[in-house]
Amino acid sequence: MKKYSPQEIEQHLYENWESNGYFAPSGNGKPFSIMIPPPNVTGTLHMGHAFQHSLVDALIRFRRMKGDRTLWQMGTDHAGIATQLIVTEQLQAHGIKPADLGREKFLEKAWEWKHTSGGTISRQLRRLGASLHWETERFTLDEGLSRAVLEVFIRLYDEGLIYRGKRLVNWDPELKTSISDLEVESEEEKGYLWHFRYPLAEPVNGQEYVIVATTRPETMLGDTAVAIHPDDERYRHLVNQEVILPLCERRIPVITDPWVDSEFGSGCVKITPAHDFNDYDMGTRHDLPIINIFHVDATLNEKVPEQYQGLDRFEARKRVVEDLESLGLLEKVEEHTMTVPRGEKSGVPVEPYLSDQWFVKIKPLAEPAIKVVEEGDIEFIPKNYENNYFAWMREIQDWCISRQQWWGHRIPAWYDNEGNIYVAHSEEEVRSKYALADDLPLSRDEDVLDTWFSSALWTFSTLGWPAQTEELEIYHPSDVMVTGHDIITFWVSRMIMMTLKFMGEVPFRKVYVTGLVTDSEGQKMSKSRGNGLDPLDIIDGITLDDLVAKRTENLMQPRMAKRIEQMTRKEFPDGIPTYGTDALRFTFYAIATRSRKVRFDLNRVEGYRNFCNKLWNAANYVFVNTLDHNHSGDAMEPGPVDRWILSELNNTIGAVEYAMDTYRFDLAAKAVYEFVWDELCDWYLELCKPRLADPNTTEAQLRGTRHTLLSVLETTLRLAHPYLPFITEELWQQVPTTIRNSGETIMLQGFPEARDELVDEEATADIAWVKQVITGTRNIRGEMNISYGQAIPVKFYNGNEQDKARLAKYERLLEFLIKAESFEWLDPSDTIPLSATHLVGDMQVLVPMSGLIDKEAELSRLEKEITRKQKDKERAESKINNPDFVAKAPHAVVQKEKDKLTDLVTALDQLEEHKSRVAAL
RNA sequence: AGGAGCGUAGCUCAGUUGGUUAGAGCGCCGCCUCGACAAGGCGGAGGUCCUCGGUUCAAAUCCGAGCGUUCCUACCA
Repeated sequence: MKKYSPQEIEQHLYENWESNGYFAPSGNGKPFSIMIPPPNVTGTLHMGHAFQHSLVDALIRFRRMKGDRTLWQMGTDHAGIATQLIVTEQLQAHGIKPADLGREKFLEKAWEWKHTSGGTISRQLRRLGASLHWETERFTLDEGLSRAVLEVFIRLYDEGLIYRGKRLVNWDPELKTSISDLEVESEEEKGYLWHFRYPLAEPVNGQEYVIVATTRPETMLGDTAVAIHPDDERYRHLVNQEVILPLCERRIPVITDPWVDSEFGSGCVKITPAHDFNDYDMGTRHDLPIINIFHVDATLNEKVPEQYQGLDRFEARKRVVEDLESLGLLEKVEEHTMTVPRGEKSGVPVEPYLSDQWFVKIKPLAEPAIKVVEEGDIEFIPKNYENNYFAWMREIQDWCISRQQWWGHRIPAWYDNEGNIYVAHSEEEVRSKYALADDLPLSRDEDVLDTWFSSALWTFSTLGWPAQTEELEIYHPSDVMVTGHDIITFWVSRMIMMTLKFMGEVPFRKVYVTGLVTDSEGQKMSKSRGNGLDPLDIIDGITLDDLVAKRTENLMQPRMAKRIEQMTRKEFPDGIPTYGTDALRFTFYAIATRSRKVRFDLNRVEGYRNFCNKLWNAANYVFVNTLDHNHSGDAMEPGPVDRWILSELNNTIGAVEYAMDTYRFDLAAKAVYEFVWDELCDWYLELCKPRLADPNTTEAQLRGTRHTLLSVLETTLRLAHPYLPFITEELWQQVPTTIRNSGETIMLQGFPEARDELVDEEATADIAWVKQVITGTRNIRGEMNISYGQAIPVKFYNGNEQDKARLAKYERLLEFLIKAESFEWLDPSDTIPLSATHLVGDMQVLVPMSGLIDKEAELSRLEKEITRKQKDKERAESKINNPDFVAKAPHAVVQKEKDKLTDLVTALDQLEEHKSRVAAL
């Protein structure tokens, strides 16, 4: 058998699975479905995806093996803004402006890009082992999904739940489109607070000007009022006065409004209704003029004095400040930290901007969506994310769904010359629906819908809606949605709302919220930080130079390259070795705790690669000892060791099952890991060796043990398959069909079932005793520095009948594993030789000291043990001497404590006695 | 400002309904090529479970306050 080498097995196994159609739902079991959160079609797989999809694949493989009719629906998202941005950049690299190209040509380019790069993410998902149902793959812009989108839009419009309106929206001047509240990211930044003097039209009581403070001087060109708090005594005399807006020389009123915070700045605030959300509200309240001073790219328009027209907003800011200063109107400038809203995709500050947009009236949709979570029809895991959800949903604002872009679902609305709006699937339908004359000129709305509008329909649109398909009938609602917490508001909440509205049922029953994958320092992985890892580089490995090149290419800030290179060379001096998919996946399960941050550390991957290797070698050992021998047949006598491991395996199956039911992937991984490494490898395989090697073992006994070896291995492989799909398949194929089902793939075998009859208390207690005897002598060897080359005499003293029976039963096994020269029971009348000792219950295991044992070492070993036990004894005593404890604690707890104390007392007696005899030496 | 989470070994984290000798991985120290595995084996060191107070016979676990930290939402002229 070859060495464990993931790259040799993984890829061809996946191709085999896929070509055999194993990923398709099959059978007549209970339906189980998960819809993939559609990745950006032109994107690549990042760690967050790899993490999420690994978790889902384990769930899917688990349910499939359990016999469910399991569908993992594949699909991709057109990712409107992100994709349009990439295509635009590509065109610009060739000196082409999208505007020169025009809408149709641009879209052709975008589709071309989709076709060339769309395969990347699929290839990556395959490398991850994701058992997705590829045959029904969907795309948010494909014909079927587009039909669903139009249908939803039209129905909502006809119901009055979608409307068009002129509103202040978040505007991205770089992308020249509106974006939703969620697509705005606010970060604290350092800036300035400028205090300006606005001259009063008529001096009042000798006061000639008021001071207003602003962080955005350029917007003053659109001011239409100055506001103060109605109770502010300092300014009471200015109410109903006017100021002359500098630079514009416009007379604007001083108004009062309770929103004004008298404590901030001068307590007097300039009002720019067209360029600030609060000012807009106030402008509406006070019927102020709304002067929009920006073009779509946030350069100043013709509403401002000529010298500022055409200036960029930041340039205008500088000029306004200079000009006011030279007019003597700059009172002072303070440093000021504030949160600057930036476009998620473009990174530039977002501008509140007045424009015509489409909105979803969201409250009526939100109410039922809140209710289903309150009533438990949808359950979040962990549950506390429901708080986030409720908080968002209860405060939810109408959703701006129009984007001034080309790549996306074009809004199915037409206008006549009077600006009347007509909404239907097509222009023909518009004419018939609204009974319009054939020659009435109509023009279609230029905008497209927010990407999340189509994603909101994902669970049912992928299954064929609005057609009433069989798939929809069987697989909807889906069972669980696995996603990051950052996407609850963007997507999860909107899916719930839209699905309730159009399907009359929930989109999924559970939302499993994963943590956010960060680097080993807890930093978010990002291109600009240069700390990102490509999952494929962990699977396949990468040289240091390639990794550095990858991390430093196409940086937004090229000056960071040097730091990123240094950091990378320090962290990965040898690059990244080939770890394989199984190791990467197992790492994901192991770190999938309930924590909201998930630190990814390559040391963990290495550890789990080693785990795969361990499993590989263990299987190798099992095969070597069984395949060419009789390992099954009528007469099989498994021994207690065999019964013990079956019992342990059975417990592990239960633990894994429980972990999967509660979405604790970390605990599932831990149970598998500990069983394989600690019980199977460290103990069972070792405990079998004496039996297999002993010439006195009967054929039936040999068969029993060999059969158990193979069958435990085979069951373990099925147990581990959802987490380690490749290595388990590779090994399972080598298990003879005398042991396993004759099926073609482990993927479609039954998941192991916990069976009560396999629990064997007697064998478990026996082996626990055996382990203690072995561990005790190992401890003596370790501390006394007695090498395993040297056989040791072992004596037993003060054992009870059970100890004696057990020693007789396991004598050969113990001799073999302890490397004992001899075993001997000592009678109470015997002179006890000076020895190193270890207690197993009341029984002393003694290794005589002659020539082997260092007196001082044994004394300090004893001292340590005595101190430990003494502490335990004191603790137990204080409990038992407490009458309240004895009176109030459950009887079992009290009894347990009493037993413990009795044991400790005898143990201490023996240790003390032993110590004094060693000391007397 | 409001809300939420977290604080356990040097590091990263488990620890179910309160009763465990408080665990794991990595790291650290010592020994070992013994026929599955050095990507390994065996042994070992290492903890004021953030602090204070409360509830309880009993608190890492429940409650309150504080400190530290992270995140979300809103606002910041």
